[in-house]
Amino acid sequence: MTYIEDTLVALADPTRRAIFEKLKRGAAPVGVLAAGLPVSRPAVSQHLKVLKQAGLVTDRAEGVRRIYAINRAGLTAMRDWIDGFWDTALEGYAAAFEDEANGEEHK
Amino acid sequence: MTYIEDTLVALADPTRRAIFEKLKRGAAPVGVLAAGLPVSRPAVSQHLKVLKQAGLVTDRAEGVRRIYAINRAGLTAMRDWIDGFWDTALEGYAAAFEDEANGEEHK
DNA sequence: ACTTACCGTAAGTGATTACTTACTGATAGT
DNA sequence: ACTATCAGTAAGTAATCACTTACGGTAAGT
Repeated sequence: MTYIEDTLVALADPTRRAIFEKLKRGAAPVGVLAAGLPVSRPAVSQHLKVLKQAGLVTDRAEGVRRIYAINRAGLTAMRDWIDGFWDTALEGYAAAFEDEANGEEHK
Repeated sequence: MTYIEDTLVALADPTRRAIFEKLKRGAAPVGVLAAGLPVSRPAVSQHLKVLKQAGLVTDRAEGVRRIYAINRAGLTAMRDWIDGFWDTALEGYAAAFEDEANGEEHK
């Protein structure tokens, strides 16, 4: 299982987002993904590891290359998490007060 | 305008997510949000600043208190960004190759 | 077998950042 | 006016993390 924590952390980094958005065009090996980016190829490998653990990409071996592709699992997990905030009360100030106001002793 | 960068960075932090999820129950002042969290109240203020700049919360003054509430703008921006990945090719390896294979001179 | 191409990992470094305490400001009540 | 409450800001610190170079390991070609 993959947690929303990992997904958000993975996509918060600009370099990882650049890699992820490159995969929009289709699956690609590491070398192709690293080309054009302002970081070294090992850096891309490290980022891909994070993206994989977040459920955002999959990898398959093809000869000596490793082909990475977008994995929808991470995206759906993120979508579901966002949707959980959709039907929340934008107001409801009093309610939050009564529930959370423990912790300060009434002097 | 708020950028996807800020939104993702804001929600990547566990403390900020905890604050944001507390607001699910409804709007609340800083003191109430800070209660129960393992960080100081100034820390919560700093986090709320980041969340606000990311378009995830709004704040309004109410006497000496500052009431924070969820702002759907940041959430919709995030949803739209995710949806942009939805109709991508999971394969299409060759296509990516031909386009991106510039950068290495054919020796 | 040797070489070449491709990729992941190890180790070390610099910069970012989340946190603390101390303070300043503003509002409300007595 | 004085006091108390609530919250944002300043400054300093410790830990995280994205990056580099160096290395090791595997697959394919000659």
